[in-house]
Amino acid sequence: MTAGEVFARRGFRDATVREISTLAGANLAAVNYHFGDKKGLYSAVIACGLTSGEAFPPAEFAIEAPAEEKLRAYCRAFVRKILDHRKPEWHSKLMAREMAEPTEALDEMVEMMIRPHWERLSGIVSEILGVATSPELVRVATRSITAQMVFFVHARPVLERLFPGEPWSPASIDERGDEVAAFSLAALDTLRRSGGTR
Amino acid sequence: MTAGEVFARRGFRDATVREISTLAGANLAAVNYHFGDKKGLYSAVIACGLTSGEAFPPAEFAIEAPAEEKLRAYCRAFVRKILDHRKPEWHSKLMAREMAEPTEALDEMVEMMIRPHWERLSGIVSEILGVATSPELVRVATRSITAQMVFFVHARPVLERLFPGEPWSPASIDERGDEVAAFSLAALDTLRRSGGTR
DNA sequence: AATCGTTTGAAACATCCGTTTGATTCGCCG
DNA sequence: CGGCGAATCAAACGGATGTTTCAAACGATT
Repeated sequence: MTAGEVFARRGFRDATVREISTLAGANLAAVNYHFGDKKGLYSAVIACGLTSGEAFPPAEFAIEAPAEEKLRAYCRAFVRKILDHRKPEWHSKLMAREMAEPTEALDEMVEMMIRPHWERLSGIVSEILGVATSPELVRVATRSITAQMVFFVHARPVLERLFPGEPWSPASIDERGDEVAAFSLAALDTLRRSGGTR
Repeated sequence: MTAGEVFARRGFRDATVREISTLAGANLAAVNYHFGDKKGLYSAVIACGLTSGEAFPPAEFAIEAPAEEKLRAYCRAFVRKILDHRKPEWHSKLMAREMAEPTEALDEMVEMMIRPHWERLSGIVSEILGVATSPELVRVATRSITAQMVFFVHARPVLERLFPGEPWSPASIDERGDEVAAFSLAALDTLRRSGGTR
């Protein structure tokens, strides 16, 4: 769908049906014929994005690997998924847009994409911190790790202005994921010792 | 300015001059008379937000306090500033919007608001990690801490759906800031030992 | 080949938005 | 009071957008 790119780039309101249809090589009325109206097209795009979300995390997750290694792999894969601009760039952009400016599609989005991610990451965190850790601490840590990663998407224009010249190439994207993992593992290491049980 | 609220709530495009003027009790043409056009009004709102930004961080920063305590106070103050909805809620919302969907106003915004914050926080982080720490590590840590805090603004709709019933009252807002500080201090504690110098 | 339901096409329609206009009112100084 | 610039108001203009319309092209079935 080329409509996804336009929606991701311009937002729901700024995206015009005319631009989408001409960019897709289709007629203007085709949109209303197939999807009813503009909102129907948007819902279809969201649904497409939800189902096309390839299995995540990828197969590189050996269940027998130490939890720390799992977290590193998870961070790297997650950051790469939301930052790599090769395949479906609009996917994560649309999600970021929905977060800041939610429509009715956000509810479904949370349940089908975000909550599974959260549960997965939460499991890894709990594994690192130990089973005796309070659920609140696990949730706080999961939230902090997630925040560091989505920050690259949400604040990218700011980061580009704060540190111009910083590369956003696929190679350095992996570095960003590793940095998040390193910072988070450092935090979890201390938390496991001090506040593990209460 | 009631225009700021509308711009923050609807975004630049979705905000209509009609809604702003009627909500402000003024006439429609008054906007164009005083500000030239819609973009002029937006610039005025941004400028207002930039100058009305009260001195931050507040006076509670005793320069003789230990750096860890400074970070705690900073996180608490920052989260309170961007989340507390009593005074100028639209302020942070507008900033979050500019981040995800930048206009020409973002450049000025970064230099006048965000970079000072960054330098301040960066100084505290450097103080905690020690002078021998590499600038890259300081920057990564500063970025991670900032990410955790602005996450509350950027992903608030998602968090509300992930964990419904969670309070966002001023009292629990301070808890959120403390959680960020605790997680970050835990990370810095480990990083200071292991990767402090290289 | 004829027919009928489905899809595409260009143009028009209705609505909303930002902006302009011209008349009117207000505030003030002489 | 009278005059004058500034501010306000209702109304209208031009443009853009989502949607509709209706005719033309298509494709499978008989």
